[in-house]
Amino acid sequence: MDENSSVIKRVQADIKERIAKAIEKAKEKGDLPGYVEADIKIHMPSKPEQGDFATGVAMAIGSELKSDGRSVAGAIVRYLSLEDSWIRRVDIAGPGFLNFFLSTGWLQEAVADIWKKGPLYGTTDYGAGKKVLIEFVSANPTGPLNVVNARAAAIGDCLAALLEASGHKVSREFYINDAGNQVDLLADSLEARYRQQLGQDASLPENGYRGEYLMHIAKELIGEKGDSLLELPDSERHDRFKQYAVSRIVGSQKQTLLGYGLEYDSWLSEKGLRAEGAPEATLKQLAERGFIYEKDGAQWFKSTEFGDDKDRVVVKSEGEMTYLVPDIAYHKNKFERGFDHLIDILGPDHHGYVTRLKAGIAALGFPPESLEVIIAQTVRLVRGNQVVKMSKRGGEFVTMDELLEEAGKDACRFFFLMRAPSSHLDFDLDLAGLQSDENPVYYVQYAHARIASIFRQARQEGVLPALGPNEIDFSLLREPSEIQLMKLLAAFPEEVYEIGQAREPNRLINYMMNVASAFHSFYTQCRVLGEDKALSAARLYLARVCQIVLANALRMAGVSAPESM
RNA sequence: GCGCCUGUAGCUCAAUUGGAUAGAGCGACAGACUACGGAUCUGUAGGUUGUGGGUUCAAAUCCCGCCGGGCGCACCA
Repeated sequence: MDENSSVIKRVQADIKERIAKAIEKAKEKGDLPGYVEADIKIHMPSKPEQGDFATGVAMAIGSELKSDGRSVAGAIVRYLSLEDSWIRRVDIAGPGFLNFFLSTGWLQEAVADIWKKGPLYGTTDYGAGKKVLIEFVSANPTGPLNVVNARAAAIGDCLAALLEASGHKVSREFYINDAGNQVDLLADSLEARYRQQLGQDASLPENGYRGEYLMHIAKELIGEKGDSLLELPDSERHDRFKQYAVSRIVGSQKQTLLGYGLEYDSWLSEKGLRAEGAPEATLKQLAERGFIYEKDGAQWFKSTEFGDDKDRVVVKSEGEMTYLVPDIAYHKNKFERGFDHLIDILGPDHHGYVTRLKAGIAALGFPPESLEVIIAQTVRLVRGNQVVKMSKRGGEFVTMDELLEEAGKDACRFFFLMRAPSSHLDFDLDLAGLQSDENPVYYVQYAHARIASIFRQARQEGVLPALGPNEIDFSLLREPSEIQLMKLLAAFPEEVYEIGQAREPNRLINYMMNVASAFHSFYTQCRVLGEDKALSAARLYLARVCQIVLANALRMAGVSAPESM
């Protein structure tokens, strides 16, 4: 068997092939006249009476042939070979669904596979080593991370884990915007705080950063350097303030993310890119390709040639570059580092920016579809029924650190992942901070801990048998709750792949909830540790593989899998 | 005004990308082990999927028009 495929994939492929062959035969015999091509999609119905696997392909063919689905389904079934397969029975249901009922052999094989792969169960090689760069958070180094950053961090990290699991080579990157106007303003703001604390009469620049954190940083700077910075010449002094502020703030952002269980593969500095002359080189290249022209004393990029609704200024009339140039340069740099596919996770305030960025890389000759932008929608903090006001202007907003302190890493990650990235979400601080059954994160963790507890109990009673799949009589697992659980566990590798492809980590949470629910049902209906040794062994085995799947899924989500709670 | 996102149970959200009777959690109500963790399980109530049309065997999903919410539309980043 193919080590890097999954049992469920092979079963589905087998069914697909049999259907394809049946369709061919039906065509030959004239039962499906004129029909050309079928996209056979196999799914697992949620209702047991609809079989283990099902497909609606007959209806699709029916609509092309202007015939009804049921008779097409009938034709397919007539020529369907069930020889040497798990398929026991095929039903035609409703408007023409084909429902496949399988013997449990495939499930036993799938469940044996979990044991063999252990922590690697769920990984596949479908991604074929494709190199993917995921850039996310990339907050300005002008203040602490906020709750939207926390959401982006959860989504980006989980997506990275999902893609890694399905055989992609993934890099997580944080882009440090340590050049440009906003860090100049940061430097001036720090200087004002510095002077204030040295007793001078200095005021913050207009629109300066008012947050308290700059006062702390000023204090530290005085602790290290005293008032010596005041004597430096203007431009050097400015650079020193800038460099100090940026390094302190980036440092603490890094700390915050580490506390979130998130480690990046790279932190890339905009300043570094500028020092290499990357923006100038990019601009030159755009000009050489004929996409730059002059108007009103400024230089413009012909982004309209790539679907933008207007051309964009790239060099202002004063001679300064706009932000677009280093940004295009940065994405060019990503391609040059050998990545096949780029994913950016951006905030909703940047969606207007996507078209011109794509235009930029298209103008340089890179395929624009290789840049994919995911917009992580806004987060609204709620406490009970009250919306928590956040105003950045007043320097008061809930930081990611405060959020983590109040709700904890696991609840935060879980909450942010529960919702599709595109949905505007309400984060209920009361609920997330609550350690009770109202908090959904515990539902999944509890299932994991409960399994650990069974094994503690088994060990104590000295009834822990050899558990390898070869020692188990799988045919003893035949209760509906056992079958249901095994089916879910068998689906995990395909789920991981599909969820990663769809870029919807929220479905991973969904999946975990389903597994936890199936386990809890199994637990109440089936006694694990009992008189019947063979049955106990089989159920212990099932509990163990369920625990493996929960642990693997939780790990991908960045949520811990506790042995006890 | 133009563009992107969005509207689903009292609340927060799903729905395998066009499939079968639209599902979970929380909240409400009614029940459940003298053994493995009750942070659990089983059931009940709760819906014209914002709205009006269209496409087809089939629409929450796709197309068009309205209505409501969020966010963008700089020689800011």
